[in-house]
Amino acid sequence: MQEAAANDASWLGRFPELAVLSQDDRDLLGERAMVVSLPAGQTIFAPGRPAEQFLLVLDGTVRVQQSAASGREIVLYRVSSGESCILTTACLLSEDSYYAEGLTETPVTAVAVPRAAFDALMARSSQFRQFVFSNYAQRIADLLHVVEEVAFERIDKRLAQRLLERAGENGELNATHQDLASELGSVREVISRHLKEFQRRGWIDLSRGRIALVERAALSRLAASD
Amino acid sequence: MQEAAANDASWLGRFPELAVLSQDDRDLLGERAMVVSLPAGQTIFAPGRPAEQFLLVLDGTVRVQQSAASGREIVLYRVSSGESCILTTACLLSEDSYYAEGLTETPVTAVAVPRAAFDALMARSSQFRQFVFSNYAQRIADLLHVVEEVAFERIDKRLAQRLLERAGENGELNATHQDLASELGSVREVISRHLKEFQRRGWIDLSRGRIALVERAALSRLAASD
DNA sequence: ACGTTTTCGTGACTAAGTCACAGACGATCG
DNA sequence: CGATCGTCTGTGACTTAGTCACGAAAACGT
Repeated sequence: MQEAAANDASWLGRFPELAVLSQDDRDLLGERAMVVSLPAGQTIFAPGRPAEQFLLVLDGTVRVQQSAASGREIVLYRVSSGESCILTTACLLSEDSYYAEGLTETPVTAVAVPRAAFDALMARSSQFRQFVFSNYAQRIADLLHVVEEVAFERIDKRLAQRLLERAGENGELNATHQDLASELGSVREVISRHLKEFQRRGWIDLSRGRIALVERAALSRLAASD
Repeated sequence: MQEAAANDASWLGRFPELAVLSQDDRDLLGERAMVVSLPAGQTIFAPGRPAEQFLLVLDGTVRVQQSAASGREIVLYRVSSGESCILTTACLLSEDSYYAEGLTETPVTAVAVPRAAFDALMARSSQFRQFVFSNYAQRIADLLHVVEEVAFERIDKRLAQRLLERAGENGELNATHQDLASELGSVREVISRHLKEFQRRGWIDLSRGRIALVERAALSRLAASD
């Protein structure tokens, strides 16, 4: 973790909800918060590791996932530019440890607000509290969405959704079948079979570690079906 | 919803974490909070219905669940004596509505803290903030646990866990197979078959709407298996 | 006692996950 | 260039979970 320019809150522009903070509060953040750079693939928080900072992501994405003893994984949500990694603070407060972990998916630049400054802002700024609460609410909504999907939705529908989400402008995505299985909390074999079926229908093109969307419309139809 | 004695914060004894509040803060709660009684089966919050109060449960339990369009349901967690129904506040803040609902399972008495008083306490009491945050953290932990279970655990194991959790001192519980299916986000037929298998093994006794545990040890073994 | 509603049982089928293994691709290195 | 190695993908056979369509049995009200 590298520190960069402190005493400079120009990054605040990235957080519209924090733009309304008073000058004093902005100064506090400028003085105490630190911009940090993290390489891709770094573990930000994990079970048993106390997180002592409130993180605001400037660039890149953090993947929050859960891993089972069996090795199966499921992605809970992603934190990207302009969002905060509120789970780190929740991690801190919850006595019985739960097994979610946060990983940088790309190189990430973020603002780290030390616990003391975080507490001070919570105490004196209703706007800051509003920001923190709406972050909590958003993450809870994300989690509810995950519960709904794993409990009630078909895997082919969920797979189609992810393909559409993760494909770039060019309609391609770099991901192994295992990667997609981990996204969805499923297993490779199941994903492989559905992908092959999508390919048979001419919806996608498969090659090693890469998937190209051919018929976005068909995938969208499946993704939206009930 | 019936109001009862205001200006009396004797109920504060139920919340050890709030015992540390200053006299001023306790007075504020005494003046502004209201003790309410709710019958069993009441909907406390639901999608689209704005919740304008922070609820602290004194007696009874509130079940928080998610319902799918198909009619399938899953219980997310329960709020019981000494806990707060924090999701109502989260509901408020999250723009994209999510479909969780809260129901009283038993008659419930609760303390309703109006939004203005809640905001005031959040502003002036770090202890109160601590209380609210640890509630959030606990609920997030609950949700993570649900995700883990539905994504990775076998249904017979989860069923055994629920039977043990929900059975009273006498080793009995009143629940239909459908009730248990809704707890676990599964369907009646699957639950019926597993229950029948448990009975065949002599672990439980089945009758209409009622289940009696016979071999708690065997159920515990299954519930703890991996 | 009778019909009604709710709960439960069951068979046949589809979908998802498990297990074991084989083949295929791509990078690297003599 | 061809051999080698690690990773990724394909597949069959099987178990577990969920769906659909019934029908039977138990409680309930009148």
